[in-house]
Amino acid sequence: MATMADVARHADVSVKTVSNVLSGHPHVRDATRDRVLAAVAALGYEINVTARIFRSGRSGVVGLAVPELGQPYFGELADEILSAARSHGLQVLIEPTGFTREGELAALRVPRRGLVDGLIFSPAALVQSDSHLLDSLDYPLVLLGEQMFSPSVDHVTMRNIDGARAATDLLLDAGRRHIAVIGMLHAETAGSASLRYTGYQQALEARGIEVDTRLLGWSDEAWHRANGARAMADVLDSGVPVDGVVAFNDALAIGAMYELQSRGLAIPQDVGVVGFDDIEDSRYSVPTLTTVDPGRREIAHVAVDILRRRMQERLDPGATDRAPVLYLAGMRIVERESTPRRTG
Amino acid sequence: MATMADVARHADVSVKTVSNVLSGHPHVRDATRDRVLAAVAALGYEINVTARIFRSGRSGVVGLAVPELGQPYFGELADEILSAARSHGLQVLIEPTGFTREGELAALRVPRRGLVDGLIFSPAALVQSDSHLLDSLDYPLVLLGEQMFSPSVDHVTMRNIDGARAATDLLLDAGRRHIAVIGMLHAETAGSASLRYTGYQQALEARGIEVDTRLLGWSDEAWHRANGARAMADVLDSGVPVDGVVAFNDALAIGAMYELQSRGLAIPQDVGVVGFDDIEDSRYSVPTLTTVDPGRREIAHVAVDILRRRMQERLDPGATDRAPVLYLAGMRIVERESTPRRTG
DNA sequence: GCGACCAGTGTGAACGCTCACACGCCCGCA
DNA sequence: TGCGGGCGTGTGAGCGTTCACACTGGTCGC
Repeated sequence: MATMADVARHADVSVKTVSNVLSGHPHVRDATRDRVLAAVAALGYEINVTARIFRSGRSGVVGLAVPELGQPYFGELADEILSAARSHGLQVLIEPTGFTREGELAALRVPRRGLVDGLIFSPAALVQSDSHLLDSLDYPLVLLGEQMFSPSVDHVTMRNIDGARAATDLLLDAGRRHIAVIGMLHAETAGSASLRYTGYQQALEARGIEVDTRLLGWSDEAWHRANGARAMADVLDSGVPVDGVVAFNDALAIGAMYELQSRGLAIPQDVGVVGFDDIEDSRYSVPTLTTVDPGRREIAHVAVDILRRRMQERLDPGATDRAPVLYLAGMRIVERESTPRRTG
Repeated sequence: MATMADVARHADVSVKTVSNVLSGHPHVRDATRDRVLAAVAALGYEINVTARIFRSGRSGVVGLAVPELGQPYFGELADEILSAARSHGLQVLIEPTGFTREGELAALRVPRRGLVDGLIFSPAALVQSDSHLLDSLDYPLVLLGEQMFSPSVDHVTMRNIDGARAATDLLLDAGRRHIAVIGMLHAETAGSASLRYTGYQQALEARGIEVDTRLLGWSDEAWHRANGARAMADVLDSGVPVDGVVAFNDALAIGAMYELQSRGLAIPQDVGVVGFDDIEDSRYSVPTLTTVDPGRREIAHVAVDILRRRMQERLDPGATDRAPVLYLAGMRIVERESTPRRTG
C-alpha cells in the first residue's frame, strides 16, 4: 500500500509537503497542492490514520458513556451526539455503562493514554460522593444530565425544574386543578425525579394550590410504560378527581394515557397529559403526546463544542484553561394532542 | 509519562520482555513477569495504545454501521453487539447511516486504512445491485439483516419467513381464521416486509386458507405506532371480520392494539395480536405483546465471532480463508398476554 | 557426550507519520 | 540596493511500540 513517501516521490515534493496538503496546512502553493492531490489520486493513496494518531497524539475520537442505547432517550441522544461530532470530523466510541457503578468507573478509565481524546459522560450510578473521582482526570470531560458533580468539571444539563413547572403550568393555564404526577421515586434525592417534582410543586404554589398527596403516582426507577399505567391506576383508584397528568417521562405518560382511556376518560377533554423527553414515540402515540423537549439536540451540540474547546486548550500551551462551564439547555414545551388548548 | 523503556530499565530487562509480558506472550518466566509487573506498578505505567495500534496494525476496534440508534430495535442491537465485542476486549465505533445510501457508502469507506479492524454492517438503503461494492473491500465485513447481498460476504440474518409463519401459526393453532397483516409495503421487493408476508402466506396455505386481501394493512417504511393504528383501522373499516393480527414489528403491533381496544375489542379474547422483534416495549405494553424474538442477541454474538475469526485469518498467513458464512439465528415466539393459549 | 531443540530473553530495525527547525525565495519598504 | 519578514518547502529526528531474528543456556534423546 502506498505511503506518503510514495506520493512525495510521485509528485516530486517532500514528504512534509504531502503532509501539509493532507492536513490542510494553508501555506501551500496551489500548483503544488494540485500536483500532490493528483499523485494521491494516481496511487490510490489513503493516509494511514493510525500513524497520524500515534505521531500527533490526537485520535479525533471522543468517548460517549451512557447507560444503555436500548432506551429511546439515550439512543436518540447518542444519535445527536454522533451527528454533532461527525460534523466536526470527530468519531465517537460508545461505552455503555449498564446503569452500574463499575461500568461508569470503567468508562472513566478508558481514555487514559488511549485512543480517545475526550469523554462525554452521562452518569446514572455515580453519586455526589464520587465527585472527587472526576477531579483528577487528565483528559477533557463533559458531564451530561441533571446531577451536579464536581464544580471543576464542565456540565451540560437540562432544566428539570423549569420543564416540569412549564408542563404543570400548561395544564393550570387550561383551567385544570387536579393534576396527578406520575413517576415519583422513593429512593432518589437529587436526581431528575425530585427536581421535576420540585417544578410541579412550584407551579402549584405560585397559584396557591396545595399539593394533594393522593395525586402522586409512585414508580420504581424503571420509568416504563407499565409503571405509568400502574401509577395512574393507583391515583385513580384513590378516588381523587383528576383532570391533568404530569408524567416524568414519555413512556410513563403513554402508560398513563392507556390507563385513562381504558377507563373511558377522554384525552385531553377529561384529562390532559404531559410527558417529558420528547422521544420519537411521543409523536406517534394515540393521541400524540404533549411533552417537554429538554433540548436534547442542544445538549448534544453544546457538549461536543465544549469538549472540542477543551481538547483545543490542551494543545496550544498559551491558552489558559477557562473556568468550568455549567450550561443549561433551553427547555421547550411541545404541544400535541394530549393537552387542551390554553384558555388563558 | 513513563514509557516501556523506563519500565524495562526499572525491571532490569529488555523492552521486548516488557512488551511480551504486557501482550500476554506465554514464554516469560514467572519471576521476570513479576519483576516487570512490579515496575509497571511502581512507575504507574500505562501502555500507549496508539503506538501499539500503529505498530501492530491492529486497533482492537470494530465498526458498527446501523441506520439509527434512536430506533429501539437498533439501539438494543447495538447494546448487544457492544457487550459481545467487549467480552472479547474489542471496542466499537458506531457509524449511524441514517437510512441513506450516502451514509452507508461512507460507512463502508471508513475502515480503509483506518483505526477500525473490521465492520459489522446492517444495510437498509443499499440494494441488490450494490452487491459489487462489497466484494472489493479489503477488510473483514459481516452483514446483518435480512437482505442477501454478495455471496462472497458473511451474513448473519434472521428467519423472517419462519418467524412470520410461526406467528401466524400461533393464531391459527388457537382457532383464529381471520388474521390481518399490519405493515405491508408497496415499494419493497426483497426486504423484511415481503419475507414476513411470505411466511404469513405459507402458514395460511398449509391449512388451505386463501389470503383475503382485505386483511392486508398497508403502511409506509416507517413502522411506527401511528401507522399500525392507521393500518388496523383501514382493515377494520373494510368490514372484514378479524380475530387475529400479525404485525411486522412491535411498534406496529402496539398501534394496532390501541386501535382494536379503542373499538371495544378485547385482546386476546376477540383478537389475538403478534408482533415482531421483541423490543423492550413489548414487555411493557398493555396487554404485554406476544412477539417473534428474531434472535437479536444471538445475531450480535455470532456476528462478532465471525468478524473476530476473519480478523484472525488475516493475521496468520497460514490460515486459508474459510468459505463465506450464512448464519440464520434461531427464531423464537415469546408468548405474552396478547395471544390466546393454543387450543391444539 | 554430542547435537537438536526449545523456552526465555535481547537487539536493532522498522512502522508512517508529524514536528521543530532550517532554508531559499520573493515582495515590499526604506 | 539592501534587508526584514513571511510564504513555501525540505531535512532529519523521533513518537513508543512490535516484529523478525539472534542469541543463550538448559534439557532430552540416542
